[in-house]
Amino acid sequence: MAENKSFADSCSCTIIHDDVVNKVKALMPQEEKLYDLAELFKVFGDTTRIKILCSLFESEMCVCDIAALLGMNQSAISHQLRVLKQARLVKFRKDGKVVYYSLDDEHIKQIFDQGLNHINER
Amino acid sequence: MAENKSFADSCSCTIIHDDVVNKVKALMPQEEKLYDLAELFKVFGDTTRIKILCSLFESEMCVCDIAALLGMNQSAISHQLRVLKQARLVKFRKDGKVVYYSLDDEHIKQIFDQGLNHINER
DNA sequence: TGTTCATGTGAACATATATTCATATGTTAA
DNA sequence: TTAACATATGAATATATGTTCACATGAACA
Repeated sequence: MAENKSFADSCSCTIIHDDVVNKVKALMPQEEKLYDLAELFKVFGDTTRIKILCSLFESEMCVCDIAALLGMNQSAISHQLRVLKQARLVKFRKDGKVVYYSLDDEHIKQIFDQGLNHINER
Repeated sequence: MAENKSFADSCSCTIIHDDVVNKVKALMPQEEKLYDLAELFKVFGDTTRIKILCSLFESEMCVCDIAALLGMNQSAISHQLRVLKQARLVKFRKDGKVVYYSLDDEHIKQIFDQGLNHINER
């Protein structure tokens, strides 16, 4: 089984062949993409941010709306909105001193729902 | 605009009405689901784990294969496989002293690809 | 039986992250 | 201009997390 291999001298149990190794390396996104992808999922990986996104599924909201709705302090929400903004998941519009946030991506709900699928299937 | 509201005494800029608040609360998954969902995305939020999953898209592999392929030490991979196992994203079979890991969920690639969509659209 | 090998695991460490507090910024209204 | 308000932000803190190291476990084989 291992006769065809030439990579990975570091272990002797290897069964994967060079063609598999090459396929994996071909399919694997570039380092930078992988980093961005991890960053994106990291953003989803926090209950506060998920709650914010969940709220915005229904309608745009200002910061204090979200804070009141989630029962959290304004500063915490503001910090998290910043993260969501940097990930281009939310956008905002200003109206006087009030800032309204809304969703900035059509995939969010799909990613969200597929995550829920995984959760619910066990 | 704010005449219909009665929630959130904590701020006076509120425009969202009780029906919106109730809708959000109705749509918002239970606290426990939200926690599980965040946990799931947290698992995707690390480049090492993404690389492992990416490798397993192509074929099952033993721990040292993965370690060699990613150029990382075996212990780090083993720790991360544990995380992936707990999240039910990978499964394993033992063959003597060798343990082969493979994907344990059909959604993984979809979630993965939708994340990439978001990344690529900017 | 003793050695080698693949894997798992706990402790230690460095780093990242979420929240709070205090305060800055900028807008509205008195 | 001053006061009140919505939001943003930096510092501080507590907590979580990823990797390495050393070693334990368990299987194969001489």
